[in-house]
Amino acid sequence: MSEATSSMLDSDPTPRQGEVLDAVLGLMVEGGSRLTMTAVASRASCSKETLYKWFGDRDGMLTATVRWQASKVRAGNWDRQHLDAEALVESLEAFAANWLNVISSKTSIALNRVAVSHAASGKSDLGRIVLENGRFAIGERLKPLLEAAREAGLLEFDDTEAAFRSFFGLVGRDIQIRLLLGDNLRLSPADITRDARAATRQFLTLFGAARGGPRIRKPDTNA
Amino acid sequence: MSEATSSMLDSDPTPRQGEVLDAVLGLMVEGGSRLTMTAVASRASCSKETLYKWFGDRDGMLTATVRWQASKVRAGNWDRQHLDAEALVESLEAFAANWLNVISSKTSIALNRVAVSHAASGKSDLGRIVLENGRFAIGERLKPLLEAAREAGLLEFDDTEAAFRSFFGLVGRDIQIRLLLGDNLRLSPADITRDARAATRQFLTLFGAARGGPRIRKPDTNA
DNA sequence: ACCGAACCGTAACGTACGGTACGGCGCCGC
DNA sequence: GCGGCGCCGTACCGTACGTTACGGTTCGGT
Repeated sequence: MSEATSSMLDSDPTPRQGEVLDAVLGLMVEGGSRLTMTAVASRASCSKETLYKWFGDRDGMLTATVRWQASKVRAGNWDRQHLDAEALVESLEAFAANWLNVISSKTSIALNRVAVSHAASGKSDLGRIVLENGRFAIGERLKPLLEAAREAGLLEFDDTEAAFRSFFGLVGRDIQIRLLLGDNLRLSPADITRDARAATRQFLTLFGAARGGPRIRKPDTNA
Repeated sequence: MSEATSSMLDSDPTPRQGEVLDAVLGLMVEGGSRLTMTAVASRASCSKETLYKWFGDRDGMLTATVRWQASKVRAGNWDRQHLDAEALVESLEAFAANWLNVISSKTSIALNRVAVSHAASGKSDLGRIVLENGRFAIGERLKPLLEAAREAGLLEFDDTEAAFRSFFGLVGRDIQIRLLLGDNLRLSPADITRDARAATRQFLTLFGAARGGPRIRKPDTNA
């Protein structure tokens, strides 16, 4: 019994523990230096003793928080059935828009800042987890789409990883680093839609199959 | 007299002060939680009293350190005389390689980590300075080249800022965020040369005017 | 030689915060 | 009812660190 709820190194958090981790996320987003154990206990209406019993120490709590947020963001893959040029464009735009929404969210910014600070302090545990659930997770989800599109003759590339990294760069550009450094860049939903389309169009210009493929997106009705 | 050396809010640091700031940089690069005033004083063989006299407080010292590093990195602009296709490629590759060298350097990683942490703590002073001397500085240095190339008929774009941001994304991709989060990505000089060439080639595919004739007109990359 | 300014080394202070201990309270099984 | 248990609230402890204070030393100016 007691071992089941203690440590939380592998099991999923209970609903009550989820509430506590949401409190941690809330404090992270509010920023400042308020991310103390006392503040977390106060916000979550629990005792510090409980925090230490559940998460071991402060690092364990932060790790659990990162995993908790990651478990909430898992987005679905793409449809996988019939892949034509239009479906490819739609899927790429959806990936791009989803990624832009993630990296521009206050939660992601706060979490990445904490992880970067943690990486600066030697032990890079949080950084690795954030990377695995962010950059690498979207890579593993997008690569099957890219390779399926190559099989279908819609894309041309040799190295899937390199193609994905180009897509990543075309989508993210300078956005994430600017947000992490405190630039008050505002991304409206319209901006995200437009940027996702532009990045997809550029990616297809670079990697679209030469003939018959989705070389260039038709100039749709501009929003 | 005392005002001349105190505060350091606008004047350049003296050689001795530069030594102290180099000590701060050294401690930053070594990472960990060793960036304390005591550690700085010990490393720089100066007294904490002097640190406070010169820099006011810890934040002032960090700010001076960021400015100090920025003043050392100022790279030269491009040649400005005759600009043909070959010179454009060379200049773009040089910009890309220089930028990759900067963001993959231990000093830049450490400095950006400190600035990100600082931005998380409300006051975003360090983040703004880092952005102004990194992302925005290279933008202001690259844009004249892009516009000169457009004037020379070598590039085609409507929005200089948008074109630059695409270049930025093609060059940086996921490198900076991975390094900040502690991924042990190693960039050899050969990697940097290859990546700079690839990014330049991709950028020219997207924005280059066709050799000898107008390229397929692509729709605006931005509204 | 003398003075004062600047600076070094170190001790001391106050506070913030991670981590622990303890009393009280509601809840579940018997 | 009742004993144990999990949890809340809070007081407490130890330490790390930013900041200040102070005695001793070097050095340039007169």
